[in-house]
Amino acid sequence: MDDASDIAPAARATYRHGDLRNALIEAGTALASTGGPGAVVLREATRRVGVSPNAAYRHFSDREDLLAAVSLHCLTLVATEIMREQAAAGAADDLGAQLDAIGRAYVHFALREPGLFRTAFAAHTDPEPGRGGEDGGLGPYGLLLDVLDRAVEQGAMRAERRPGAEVTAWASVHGLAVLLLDGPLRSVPEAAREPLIDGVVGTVRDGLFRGGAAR
Amino acid sequence: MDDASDIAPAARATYRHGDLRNALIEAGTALASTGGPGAVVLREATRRVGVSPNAAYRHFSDREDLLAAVSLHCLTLVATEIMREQAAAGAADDLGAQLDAIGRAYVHFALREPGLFRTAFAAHTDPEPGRGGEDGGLGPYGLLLDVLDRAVEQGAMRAERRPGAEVTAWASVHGLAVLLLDGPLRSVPEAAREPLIDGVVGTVRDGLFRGGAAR
DNA sequence: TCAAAATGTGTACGATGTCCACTTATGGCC
DNA sequence: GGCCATAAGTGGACATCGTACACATTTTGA
Repeated sequence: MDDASDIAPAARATYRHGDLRNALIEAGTALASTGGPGAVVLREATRRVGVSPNAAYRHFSDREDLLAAVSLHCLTLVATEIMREQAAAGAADDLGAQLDAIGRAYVHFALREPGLFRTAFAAHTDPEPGRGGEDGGLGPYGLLLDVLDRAVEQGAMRAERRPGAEVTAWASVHGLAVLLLDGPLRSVPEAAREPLIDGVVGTVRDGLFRGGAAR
Repeated sequence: MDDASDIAPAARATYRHGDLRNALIEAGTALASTGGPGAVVLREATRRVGVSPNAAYRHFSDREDLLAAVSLHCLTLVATEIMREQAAAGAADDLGAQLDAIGRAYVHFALREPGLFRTAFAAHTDPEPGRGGEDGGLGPYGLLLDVLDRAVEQGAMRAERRPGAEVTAWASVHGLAVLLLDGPLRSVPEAAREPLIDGVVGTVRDGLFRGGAAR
């Protein structure tokens, strides 16, 4: 379909923009960053890009459609962040540590970029059926599936626990993030958050890797 | 059908409404039911109640303020539903069953009333510090705290597991609900959902009530 | 009883999403 | 190399929304 080849080289100064679609997604992401999904305003996005409001309709059918694209972009940002922390966690063969890193990175991203995080889950239209992300890479879901599959291969997790495990794992950290952001945990002071994160991540690991390396 | 008619008994037909605030919340809830938080439109709510748009400003400072009130109301609806299923689960002393019932009811509500569920978590302003709900009763959070406290008293759960347990429990089911509604699980067919719910609820119970009924 | 406080109405303004008709640059075809 | 269909962007218009300001009407309590 459309190849999203980064910001095109030819950024014309007149009339033709060259890569309006991506530029609008970028602008929309900036808006989402401060203000969440509700702040992704079509007119403002076009204004920032320096183009007339209606120009957006050549690339998106709808404001909702633009939001969906921004949302998908936000999802890949989450995935990127996770991969970074996952790599930093070292020991690629310690699946427990890997799983922890994913969970922690997920929640940390949500806390650091609440607007982007909310936006990533604000689109009620279907973009992502499998494990793919925006650019064909793995979405956050895919990254998780990967670690769990390896955990079974490697014997860290009993095979009969595997089905649905990714759902449990993701649901837990996602729920924690949402609760901290918009739920009853929203007034928990900064300092008290890290223990909560450890608690959730730890409990889930114990639940999945039953009898595995303790602690 | 609940009515919170403790404000004023006289529902006049002219000029004075008598209970505009609650009427607007009710109308807002109806809007939220079909369309989610974004559909809670101030003008439309006043229109339905049969009052001028500005009348709303005598009771809410803002559209955001109205949304917050609707959101809180939705939260109590969730709590009501949970209590109903919890009671239906029988055996008040089987804490495992109680915990399961809470989790299942939570997700079921989200699936049956997506608009209300989304709205319950759409307000970014602080309404609920403790375990209270709209009318002073327990919110869904309070209900959960209750069961966990009793689980420790009764020995079903080791005391050192208690801190943060409610966070883990709620986060898991909330995350599952969100993932099913707006996340990558949104295209999971109806029939495949119940097993997922069982999986999450079960894993969490095992994680918290460690050493309980084996399996 | 009567003034002050509540509550609701009317008008108005700026911003937004989106429709329609028009303009301009690009790229494929001869 | 020139021509033209078409993609990409512009401009104006409209309904709707949130909300501010000034005014009307009812309730209340001193």
